[in-house]
Amino acid sequence: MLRLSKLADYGVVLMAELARDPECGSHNARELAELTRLPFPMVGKVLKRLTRDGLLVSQRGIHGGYALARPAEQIPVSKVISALEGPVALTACGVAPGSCEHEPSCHVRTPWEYINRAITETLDRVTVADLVRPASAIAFAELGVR
Amino acid sequence: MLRLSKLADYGVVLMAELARDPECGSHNARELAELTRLPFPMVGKVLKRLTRDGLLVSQRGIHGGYALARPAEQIPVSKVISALEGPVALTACGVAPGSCEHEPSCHVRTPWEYINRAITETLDRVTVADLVRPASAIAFAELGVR
DNA sequence: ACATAGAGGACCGGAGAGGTCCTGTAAATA
DNA sequence: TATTTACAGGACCTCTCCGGTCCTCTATGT
Ligand code: SF4
Ligand code: SF4
Repeated sequence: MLRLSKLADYGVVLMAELARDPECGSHNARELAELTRLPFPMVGKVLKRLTRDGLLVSQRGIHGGYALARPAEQIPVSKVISALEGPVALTACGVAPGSCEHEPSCHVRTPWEYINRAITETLDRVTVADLVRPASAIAFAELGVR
Repeated sequence: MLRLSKLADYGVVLMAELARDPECGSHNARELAELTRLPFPMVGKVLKRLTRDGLLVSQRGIHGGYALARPAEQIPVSKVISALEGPVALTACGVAPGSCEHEPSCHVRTPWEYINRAITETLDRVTVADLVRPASAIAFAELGVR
């Protein structure tokens, strides 16, 4: 089973698409939908959320569109995911203390903290720029993401 | 949001509970439900699945119960999760090739492979034994899971 | 003014998670 | 052998939330 919502998956695809040609700053939603073959209404929804979270900047009006708010190297994948489906955490106790009813009697909460942190850090290390680089293997190995 | 199903969460909790006292081999489902404060029917369901997947051994009859099939050090958390909710993969393309309709036109499939692998390996390194050890911090640091 | 494109929602249907229960079958004991 | 206990394997139900669409409003360029 996949644990990443499609919303987040689409978000990563779209961010990567925007990072492909570093110059051409502005892409509008319709254009991006065609490039990625994703349903247009979904693309709009995702882009709006990413903008509200400060990962994209938008321009309204006749020549409007979206562009990366920062250089792709400074946007970790974890930010994209958390913008679209909340904080990255495998367990309920990882998102906010007290969100799991079994917390008082649970003995594995602390170990999960470490695991959650490790996974979060993995997703922190990979940036949107890494998604569009060819010869990814080398780059990922350097990041400790074998 | 949490991406781990409650079924898998319960599974980890129960495996850890079984690993707590290394000797006392046999715990029955009702006993485990009381120890963990989890709803009894759920506990039964989870234990049955874990047994079918070979992570536990079961004994029927009047003094029946469940026990770890192997020493806790040899049971990675990833196995517990995959037994209860399928293979660990963030993206649809990570579980089986062809499971995502956008695969042909998707440019981020390859990068995701590396990320998926990194996360899987993290969950492979942590074993059930690590969940019941005190002073977890040191142990996890040694595993590269900071 | 007018056409375009984003902002921000409401809205809906279906899938799947969470949870319960029922009927078998194996094992131990009297 | 009869009985009791506890696992095996499902079916089944409910309810949330995901995936997806659509509508109205506002900002911008011509
Ligand atoms: S407190 Fe325990 S049961 Fe609750 S989410 Fe955390 S690990 Fe799971
Ligand atoms: S192929 Fe692309 S769109 Fe499909 S699941 Fe993989 S990353 Fe996501």
